[in-house]
Amino acid sequence: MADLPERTSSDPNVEIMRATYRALRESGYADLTIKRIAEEYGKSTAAIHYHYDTKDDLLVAFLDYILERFVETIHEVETTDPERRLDLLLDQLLVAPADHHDLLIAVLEMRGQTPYNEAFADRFQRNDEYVRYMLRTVIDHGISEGVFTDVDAEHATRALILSSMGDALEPSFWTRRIRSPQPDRRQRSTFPSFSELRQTRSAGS
Amino acid sequence: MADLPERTSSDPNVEIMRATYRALRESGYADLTIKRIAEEYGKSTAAIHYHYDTKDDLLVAFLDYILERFVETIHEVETTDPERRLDLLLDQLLVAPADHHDLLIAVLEMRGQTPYNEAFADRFQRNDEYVRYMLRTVIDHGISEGVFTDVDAEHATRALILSSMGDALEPSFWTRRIRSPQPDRRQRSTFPSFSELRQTRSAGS
DNA sequence: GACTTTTGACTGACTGGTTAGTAAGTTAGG
DNA sequence: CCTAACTTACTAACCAGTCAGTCAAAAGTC
Repeated sequence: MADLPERTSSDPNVEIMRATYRALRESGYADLTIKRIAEEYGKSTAAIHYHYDTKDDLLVAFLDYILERFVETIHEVETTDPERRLDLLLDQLLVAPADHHDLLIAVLEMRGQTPYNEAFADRFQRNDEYVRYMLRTVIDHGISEGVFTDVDAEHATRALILSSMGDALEPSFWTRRIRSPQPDRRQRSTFPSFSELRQTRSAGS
Repeated sequence: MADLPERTSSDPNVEIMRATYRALRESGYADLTIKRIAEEYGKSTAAIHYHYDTKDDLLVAFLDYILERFVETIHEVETTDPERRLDLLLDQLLVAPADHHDLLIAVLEMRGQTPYNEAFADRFQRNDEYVRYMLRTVIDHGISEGVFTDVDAEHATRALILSSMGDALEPSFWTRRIRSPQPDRRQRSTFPSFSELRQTRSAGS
């Protein structure tokens, strides 16, 4: 999950995606309105409707935009050493989201809409399948090289599932914003890193 | 997380709580309206406002209602054998929520609102603290009896955190409703049970 | 025990504000 | 002068919440 770069893009679509992100971050999904997005965009609500016919179109486009960046980020892992490749991949999946707390909240809120929005569900399912595939590939490669044992696969898959949740497992995650506006963001999650999990597993087998 | 019993209660407040639950389950938090709740209640919207001044009052009352039942349920664990007591407690925290899929979704959606609703945040924080306290007490008791080693405490706390999430870690959890309306609900979660976790841990130490 | 009064639980009609979305006209750049 | 990117002004639907009045049953009162 990369930051949102190109701070001064002249592409209205990208500007709207950024505005949507800010509005979602500040209002939450339940209170997200076209008006709020338009305010962040600095234009009228009709300007939003000029680019996206319906609110749902906009939201689906936004989800695509975010997940595209997510996939790009984990695709950047380019190493041949299986062990290092897995560690880097899992860092992207588990550690990176913790550094983008607000974005993670936004994505989790949209994920929470999947029971009521089929388009969202499709996107998340495809994304989950892709991430799963990536992990399986990396692990299979490691197994064929004799670096991993095959029990790791199951374990890693479990860790992958956590990626979509990350710090959400920490109760303080949800309350952080209201309790103390923007505190020490650099504080690391207390959730076990993948290397910890791997140690436990190999000790057990 | 108990079922909602007393199917025919004449207490309007309880009826409204149940109606709110059904409305929340079917509409999701973002689309939850007084009108929807009133429809489930079978009365007018003004009838809702007669019992609860504002929508927020109603929602906070609903959250209290749900969390109260949750606490009651885990309080029912009454055994002196530390090991069995911990297992039963963790079953309530980890396994029971999986049996109440819809309720869990509803609670998770409300938890997702905590960054924007201080009253919700308060309730969840108190609840988390209570659950944490319960677990710590049970574990400390087990340690003083010499049944547990103290490393279990950290491990159990981690499992507790999962309690608030449960099956949410399964991607299919979110998509289940849309994909196949009400499929095999009895299918057990694939997430490791606490006993599995404990076996791994003791094998490692 | 008949009567009045009070109270709890509503209904139906309404209000003011907000929502997503539209339609017609404007403006600046290539 | 054409088109992309808007704006202003609008609409219909919907939202939470209000208000005046209904109605049955409980509580006093004589």
